[in-house]
Amino acid sequence: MMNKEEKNLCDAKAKIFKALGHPTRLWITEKLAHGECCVNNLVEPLGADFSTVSKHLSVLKEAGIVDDEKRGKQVYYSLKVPCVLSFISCVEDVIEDRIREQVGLLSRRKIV
Amino acid sequence: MMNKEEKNLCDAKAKIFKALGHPTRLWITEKLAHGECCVNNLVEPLGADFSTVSKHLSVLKEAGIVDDEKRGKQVYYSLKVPCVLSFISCVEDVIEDRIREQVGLLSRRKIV
DNA sequence: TGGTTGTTTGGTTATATGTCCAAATATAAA
DNA sequence: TTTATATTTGGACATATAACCAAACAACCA
Repeated sequence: MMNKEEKNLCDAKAKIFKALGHPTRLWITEKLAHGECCVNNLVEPLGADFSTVSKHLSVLKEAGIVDDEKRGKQVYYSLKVPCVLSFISCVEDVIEDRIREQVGLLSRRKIV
Repeated sequence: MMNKEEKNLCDAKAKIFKALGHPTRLWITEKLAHGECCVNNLVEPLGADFSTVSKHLSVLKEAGIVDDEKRGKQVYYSLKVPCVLSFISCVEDVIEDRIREQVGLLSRRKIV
């Protein structure tokens, strides 16, 4: 069993992963790694509604992954936690492993 | 706009984050970092149904985060990607930052 | 002031998720 | 073979998510 505090920490951590666990939000996160963006800049490449993008950003903000700053009419979002990027690259390793594994399976069955 | 391949990669990465984005699955992942476990071992501390735990494990397996091996009657699960742990610790940093920030807010308002 | 632009909020709807129970499967023991 | 144990699979149900549209805000400009 877990105690309450342990459970709260676990919930909080899971929330951060969950925030990154959506293609749109992950894409935004990687985009912000190259520099701040305002909502407007993200809408076009994503091909989604303003409101949709705005809501995704608020999930990321709520999770503590991004920061927002209002300047004039625009709201600029930026990546708050650069270490996120290092775990994105770890995730890429996971995917590579998986692909290698699948290729291995195929060749063992002499399909390739 | 994203091309198809870029989108597929992004989806695949998000899937891995999503798999970790649930308290139960995150807890299991951290538990497995200390050594392999079979379903039975996880059910009791989690206080969930066997079927629930089994399904969470299959999500982690599907994502490529854990491995399973059947030995006798039991199925042993193990952590497949140790780098996951390093990003869990980054997530902990995110949380610490957030807490510090909240404390800062409070003290600026002279509530603390 | 009124109008324009950029963003967020509220509402609705469809889909996905997480949980439990019950039933199915698989392996080992009697 | 029958029985017991470990795990997975198949519902069923409640809740959470994500998308869009429309309306509300907010800040600047004419």
